[in-house]
Amino acid sequence: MSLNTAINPNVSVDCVVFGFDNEKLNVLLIQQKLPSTKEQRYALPGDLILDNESLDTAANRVLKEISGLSGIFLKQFRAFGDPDRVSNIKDLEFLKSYRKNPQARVITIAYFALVRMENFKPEASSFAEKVFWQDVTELPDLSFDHTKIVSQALEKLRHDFIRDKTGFELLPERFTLGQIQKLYEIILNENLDKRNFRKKILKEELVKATNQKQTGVLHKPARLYKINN
Amino acid sequence: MSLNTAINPNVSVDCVVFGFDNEKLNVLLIQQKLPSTKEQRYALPGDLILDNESLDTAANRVLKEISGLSGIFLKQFRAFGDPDRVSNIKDLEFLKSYRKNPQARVITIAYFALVRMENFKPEASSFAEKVFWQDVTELPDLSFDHTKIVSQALEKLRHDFIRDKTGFELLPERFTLGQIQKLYEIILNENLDKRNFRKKILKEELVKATNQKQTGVLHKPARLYKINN
DNA sequence: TCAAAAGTGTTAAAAGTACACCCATGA
DNA sequence: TCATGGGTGTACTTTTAACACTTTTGA
Repeated sequence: MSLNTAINPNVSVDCVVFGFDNEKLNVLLIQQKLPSTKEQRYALPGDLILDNESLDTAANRVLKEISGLSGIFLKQFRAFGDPDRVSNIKDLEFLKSYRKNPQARVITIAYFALVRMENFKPEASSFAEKVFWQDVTELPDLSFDHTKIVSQALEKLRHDFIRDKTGFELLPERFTLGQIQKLYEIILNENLDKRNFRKKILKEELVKATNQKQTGVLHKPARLYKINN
Repeated sequence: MSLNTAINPNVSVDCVVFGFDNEKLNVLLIQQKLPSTKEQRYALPGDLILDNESLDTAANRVLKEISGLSGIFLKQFRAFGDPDRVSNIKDLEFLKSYRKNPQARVITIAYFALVRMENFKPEASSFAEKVFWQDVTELPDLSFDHTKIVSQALEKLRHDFIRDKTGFELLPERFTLGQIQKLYEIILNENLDKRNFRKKILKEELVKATNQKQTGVLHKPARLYKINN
């Protein structure tokens, strides 16, 4: 096996990083740096893998190089490899600027993650002009097949979220039951019954009441809870 | 985009085809053709993709070329791309016989399927010396990282099987409730309560009673059912 | 008559679902 | 005093789980 860091011209990784801000579900996008035109093109952070790194390593490296974000658990969820996934002429222009072999047919391995937005402040570098959080309900057109990738990532997110009963780590250290409920409602995109939701969450004992309360709110202050370890 | 059929030296597909024979769960393996040695090496059917075909197409083509099997619904489940997934010296020997660039680092996209064994009689060709069904509980050592791929395919199979309540197509046209139960028990690898299982299956109405019965069995003959369309 | 799998119901516990009113706070 | 989200209980339905004996057939 070679130990150099040659670029593998046929395989890339793309990262769908979802961010939650107590209000909306967002996804991390980049605005591509396009030397020759003023038009704005958006995409997921992603790039070719190196020939001596694992896919997981590549995903973390690429995300960091483009957006500055690290320490995020990225989970592989699917390979996308239609021969014509780069069919738009504008995408080809972009590739010509940044790749040795822009015509090469590239298979991409897609990763996704879910984080608390306020903990991760993206900063653009490499071929990203900007990096920003975008409301998933208001996605612009994306380059390549990235719209499809985001939509399949969302499906996967919802599926895993229900199954694993996880997601508390997306909340502040102390949080109200209302905030958890909102988190679930936003990710699952449906309304839940307050009493039933509380019953269930408390029964599972993933969460523990503190004796603190909210302050400064325009309504009855809610009790604060924390993760139960 | 190129329209030729150049081989993509960096991406392959591997197929985990599970076969059910009313008794056991099996997986389709090949014995590799090794010109220089008499040693026997086993592997999943798999090969490099062509540069102008989709991943799904590649999976179906490769399976057919190696084993003769076609008309099987193959579902992508994961990419495997550790840089050292080809670490065994014997695997390298095999690659030297069949690949232009045997040292190339290859990422593989793994597919799985579940079929009724008696409907698919594999016939070896290409670099397969033999193709055969192997009991999943008695797997030999496999080449590359194929043992890992099979074990993750099994997990995925069980997960999807429960969720989708499918699998009746693995039974003969007319079947008994006992046969369905056995199918579930073999795939899920656990014992189920007969009365509860029947109640559930019948409630779902995926299955319809006929007025035929088994004949020639050494016990009370069971009523035959068929798929309810 | 024996062995083997078919066939059959009840009960209890747990989980899910629908639903409406009062409370504490800051403006 | 008002608007806002917090907080609470009950009744009903559905789902799951545990459990044992009789029946029919061919050998």
